[in-house]
Amino acid sequence: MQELELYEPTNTRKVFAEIIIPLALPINYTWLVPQHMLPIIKVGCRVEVNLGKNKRYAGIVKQLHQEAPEFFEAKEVLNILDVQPVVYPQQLLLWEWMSAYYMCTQGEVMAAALPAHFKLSSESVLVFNEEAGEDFTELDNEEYLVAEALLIRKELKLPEVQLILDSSHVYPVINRLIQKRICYVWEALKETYTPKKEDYILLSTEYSSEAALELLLNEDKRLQRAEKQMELLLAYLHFQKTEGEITKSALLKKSGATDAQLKGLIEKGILVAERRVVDRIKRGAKNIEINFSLSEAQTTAFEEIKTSLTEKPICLLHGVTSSGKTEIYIRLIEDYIRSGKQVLYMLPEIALTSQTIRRLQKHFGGHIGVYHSRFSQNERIEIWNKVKDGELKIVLGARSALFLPFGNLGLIICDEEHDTSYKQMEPAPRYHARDTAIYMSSLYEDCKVLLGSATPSLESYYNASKEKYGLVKLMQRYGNVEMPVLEMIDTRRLKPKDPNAAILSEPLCNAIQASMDAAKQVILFQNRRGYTPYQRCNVCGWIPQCKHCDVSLTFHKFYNKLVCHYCGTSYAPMQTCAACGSHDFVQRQFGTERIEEVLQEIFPLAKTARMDMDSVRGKNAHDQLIQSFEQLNIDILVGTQMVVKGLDFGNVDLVGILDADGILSFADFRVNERAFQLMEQVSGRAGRKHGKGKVLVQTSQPKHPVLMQVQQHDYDALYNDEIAKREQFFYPPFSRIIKLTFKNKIREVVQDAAQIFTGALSNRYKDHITGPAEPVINRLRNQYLMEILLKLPRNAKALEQCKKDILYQIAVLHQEPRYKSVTVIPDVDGI
DNA sequence: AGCACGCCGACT
DNA sequence: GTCGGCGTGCTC
Repeated sequence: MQELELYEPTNTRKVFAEIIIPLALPINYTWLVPQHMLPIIKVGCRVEVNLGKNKRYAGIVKQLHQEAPEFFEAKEVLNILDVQPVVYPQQLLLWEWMSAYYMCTQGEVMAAALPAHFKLSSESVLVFNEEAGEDFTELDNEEYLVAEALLIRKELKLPEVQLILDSSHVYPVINRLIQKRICYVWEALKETYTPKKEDYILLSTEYSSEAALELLLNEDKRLQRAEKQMELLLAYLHFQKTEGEITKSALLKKSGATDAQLKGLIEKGILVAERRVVDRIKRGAKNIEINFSLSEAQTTAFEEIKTSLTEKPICLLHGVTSSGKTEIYIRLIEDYIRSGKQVLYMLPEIALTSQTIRRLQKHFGGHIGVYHSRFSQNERIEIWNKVKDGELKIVLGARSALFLPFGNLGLIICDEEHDTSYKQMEPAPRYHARDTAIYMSSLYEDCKVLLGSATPSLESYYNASKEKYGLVKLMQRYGNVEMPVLEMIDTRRLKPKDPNAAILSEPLCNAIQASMDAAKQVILFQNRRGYTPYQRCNVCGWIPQCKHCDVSLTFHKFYNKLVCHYCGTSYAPMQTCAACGSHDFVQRQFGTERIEEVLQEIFPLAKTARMDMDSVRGKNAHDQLIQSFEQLNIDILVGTQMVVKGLDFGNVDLVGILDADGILSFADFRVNERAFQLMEQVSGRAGRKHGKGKVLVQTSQPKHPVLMQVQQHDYDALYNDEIAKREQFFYPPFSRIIKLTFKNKIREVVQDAAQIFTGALSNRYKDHITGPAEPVINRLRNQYLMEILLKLPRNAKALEQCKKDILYQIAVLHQEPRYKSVTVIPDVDGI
């Protein structure tokens, strides 16, 4: 790891700092470093600076130098907020690369990279921490003033803090208060997470010695008369011995005791309840415990990966669903951390369930940190610092975990590497975490990348086939479980008598019944993209649309509301048709909600559940649903994409894909790849442990090549078909794509702007431009949209030049008054 | 991102 | 006649 050194000026000239501010500034600005800060300012530290008239920001020092700016007078840095840098030089290099590659500002990358608590800005609100109590004796004068005000007002804006302190140097005070947990920073909308608390039951210290305990158990009169309490106490002691610390709820549940019995023991001072903030992932002991052995196939793959990584820095592991990739990862992680390196294990956000976390936790205990969006800002800072100090060796996280300050990274695992949620769409930085990880690995000495998937992306598989990456295959399911069998249900041949049968066909219903009879579980998959469930006038066919977006509204029965899935606006259900005045509406619903309803009609005895964005809104709902399914409390689970990701259920023997046509009819050059991945992954949920699973696919085109390929589980066939088409039409991996989205309130203005822009670029990129075209959804949040797609040769130089040209043309466009307010959003390697 | 500066509608 | 709408530009 590189050492960050103090800057030592070579002469007496002034020293300046290039500082990244978490804003979309086109370039980094420069501040003057006051003389007295020279001994302590370091690259990578946060500093407080003044921007504009009275705005203050916490920025990060990118560089220290002595070149006085020519065209402006640099303002002074106001304060240094960190004694030690919060990032390593690698992070700054990564930000720089990301901003250049993904065409955004370094500030935008910084804003995405740093936990909110690092990004104090004048809009932040300080919120009093109610648990802090009112004991301010430990605080200094300034801290005390702010704390007092917070106690009364509960919330303070930064300018108010300035008034209280009658000074502009508020950040250091606030920082100390945050550290002392007197307050926290609340950033607009966010932070709904509250630390989880649990009561732990401890044995009173009075009885910690063997002798005292014995005396208590044998002689204490208070217990002789309370038989139930004695039982509970004995149960407690047993659990304590076998499992260590125990929570109140766990103790009551396991012992079957009542609250009153426990209360009795607590009142007698024998047991003590202690309320503790618990991590969602319990920090175990720092030991590594690998207590499984790999199967023969796994061992072979494991050795192959190790060999491959000595030859090439990147390796793709193509392992079929349920082949036991995770065990291989675990063994690999073990190797790396034993050699003192850090490991980043990336997963798509949605796959980061407690199921996965627990699994890793079991083997690596306290070495593991988890980093994803459901974590509180306080916790994120904690993990950030522990990663920086090298205390955490392994981070399990979603794409944003890339930004953590690893000092000594040895391996990045990108699991489910084909997953499209690795690409951030909105807002900037619109980065692809897999590709960014690959670049990032080059910033560390001898850092490797392992990509894993049952259905690799064409890009990765292509790179592997061109021997740019190593390739290891694991084509056997763990325990030799057979691959699930797919059967097509030709919906054209079915003549449904009632509308329900169009949703759940008879063959599917029969299969569900059979599974129920065999006490097995069923997963039904419905992609939401196929149809949008909507309300439609039965007379004239009018469909309610969103006021702000050109999108049909979706009817949600549960909330009894019409909702726009793009901007989130909700409306009361329509009673009267806006076009013809009729009151006759039909509700066309084929979403998961409707399916669950139909299921309950047909299988009144089955326990059904639904898993989609609506049903798992809460932070734990997703986990709870999974656990409930795992514990066999649910017979049939209906879900969207969500059910696909990395879940491991042993008792599922039937998976139903309700609308394969919808999956196959999406207008995108990646449809087939997507459809294959989706269906292969859904199928993989069937028969993971015992026996063969069955997958029933409802489709009107049973001979569709992709369906045949899924049926054969033939990834290579899909790959060969697709790669030929990609080459023919010059799509990735043969080209790189940059999508430009134009936005404006006035439709004609965007259209003209996009047209002019295309014209300007066509000199150089005539053969590489598609569009301009109006996207299917041409208006979002009151803004009209136009798109241009550039397909560019895979040549770094040419790509760089093109990005320059685009930025230049954007500037040119904005010169024209009519197009000043047209926003242009570049998206590199988009999907 | 904010905030100040700057040109066109309903009002003390 | 003004107050104030938000469109545009600037912040080292």
